[in-house]
Amino acid sequence: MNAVEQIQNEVKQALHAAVLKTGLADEQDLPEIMLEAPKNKANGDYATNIAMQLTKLAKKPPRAIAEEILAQLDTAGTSIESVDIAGPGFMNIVLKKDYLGDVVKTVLSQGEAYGRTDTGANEKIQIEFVSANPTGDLHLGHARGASLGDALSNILDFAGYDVSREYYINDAGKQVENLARSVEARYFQQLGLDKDMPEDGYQGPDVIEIAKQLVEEHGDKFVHVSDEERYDFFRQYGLEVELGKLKQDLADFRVPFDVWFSETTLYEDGKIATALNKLRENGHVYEEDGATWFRSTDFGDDKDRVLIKNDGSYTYLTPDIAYHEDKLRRGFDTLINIWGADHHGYIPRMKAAIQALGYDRDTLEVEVAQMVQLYKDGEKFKMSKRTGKAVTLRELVELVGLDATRYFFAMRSGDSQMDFDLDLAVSKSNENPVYYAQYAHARISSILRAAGDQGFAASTEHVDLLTSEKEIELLKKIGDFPQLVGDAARLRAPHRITTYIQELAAAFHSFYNAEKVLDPENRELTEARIALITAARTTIANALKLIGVNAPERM
RNA sequence: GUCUCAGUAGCUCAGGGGAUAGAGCAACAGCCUCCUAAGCUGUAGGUCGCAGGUUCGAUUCCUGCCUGGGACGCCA
Repeated sequence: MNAVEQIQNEVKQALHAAVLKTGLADEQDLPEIMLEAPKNKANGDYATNIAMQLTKLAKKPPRAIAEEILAQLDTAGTSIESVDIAGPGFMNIVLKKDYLGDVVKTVLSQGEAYGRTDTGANEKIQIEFVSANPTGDLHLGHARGASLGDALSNILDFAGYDVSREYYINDAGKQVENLARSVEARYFQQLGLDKDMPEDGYQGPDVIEIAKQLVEEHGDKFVHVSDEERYDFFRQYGLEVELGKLKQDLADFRVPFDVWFSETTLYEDGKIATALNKLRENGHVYEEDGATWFRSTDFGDDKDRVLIKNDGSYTYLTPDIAYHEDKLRRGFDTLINIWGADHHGYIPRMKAAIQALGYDRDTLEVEVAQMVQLYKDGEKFKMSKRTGKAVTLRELVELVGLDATRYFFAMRSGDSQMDFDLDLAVSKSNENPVYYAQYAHARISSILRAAGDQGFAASTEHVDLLTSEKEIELLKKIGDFPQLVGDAARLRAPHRITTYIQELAAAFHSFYNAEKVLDPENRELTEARIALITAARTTIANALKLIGVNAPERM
């Protein structure tokens, strides 16, 4: 438990005891004491609305209740300095200032681990994201999904969950057949032979690249082999190249995965048949119009879904059900999928399937990443100049820069549609929010270098000297971090970290302009301030790391 | 038509049953003989889409409506 939580518990317990002593409520119907940090600091360090919550029970006006609680409140041995009654019945609590010194000590001793908690109690969470088909480049939407998924994974891990990150490779469906046939057509065309692209073929330059490579490595060898042999080889070859690019792009985007799960293995290991049988045994499958159906309407879906088409092949859903069963068998407590908005309607049938297999439907959580729209010069920016197609992740990063791209995606809640302002993201100026946070880190680093040169070192011995308004605000902000990570994890809300980073950086910049850190005339205060800004730097760095953004020492 | 996400400052978005609704950008006025001005300070800007309901209290929760995005295949 960190310093801030400890204080909060202490205050809550004191209030809890005081309320019981008033006799206005007993243990059973006493609501949980809520503490909030008032926006206006004139209203104390914390405020509680307990008196207002008790109006119904006590049948008295809230301010009178607050008076009674206050009369019973024993602050001895706590960090409570004073308590006021204000407004409609808030109790505003002012704390003794020295407790904040512990924040600095905690951060300095924990370092890179500051903010890490055991909130998640080692709950096993699997998080599946991106999972783009290995048939072309990752585009804008995938970039957002990758960014959200990676940040959320980092946050969950930091908050004490046991996280496994997974990418589902759709390497078995029709789209792969299409890829193979497209490669084949381009291969023949490279050799000057006539071959039509398949109807839904992949027209992109990457497929032509693959064909060129094949000709370089194998010449016209595959013109002369059997159709089957050629198909198998091209399929495998095309997949390897495309998947290799996906892995590289994601690694370059600072998005690692623990598991790359191949759809093909579901066929090879008989897991699809197993899942189908289980659904059958549980009585959720029927035959109609020559197809095999899943009665998903029994579990809240709009309509029943086809599992096996009348041509004998599976729909997309079928292996996906098997995949999710496989995940569930692996013993995760929670499965989180991050899907694009275009797959939104798919949620009820997947949850239905999980329920039909005999699991709790709420084991699966789907986080939807809403659409991203690029804007440039105030207008929608759609097409890549290079390919005329949608802008790829790689192009976006080349254009905007890695840190800015990650930061911009992390700024926004995943479930709101996003306008990505290219001009703002590209600008290397004070207009760009990403530099605001990085600059705070660089600025602190710079002071620390100067401190070293002048023979100063961080010391927590006199942190009680940190009492100015700006120092207190910075300390409080730093102290908020562990709880904030927990909130972001619980709410699956990575953007809360980014909002926090802005606030923390603001608290530092404001402090910087108000107080001079290095003062040869006052060694004790200087070394306490060095400890303070070191703690601030650590916190900024830890927070930036969660969203995949670098913390530079110089800018 | 059904489902879903959103509607908050000029723009892009946070927030969220409670006190005077926030940030960034844009606008305006100030601040570098001083640790990085990619910074700070201040001013201005809002019937929190509309109408009902629940509540001591709603911008927040519920219902309906309006507007915009997305989804509604034996596609993947």
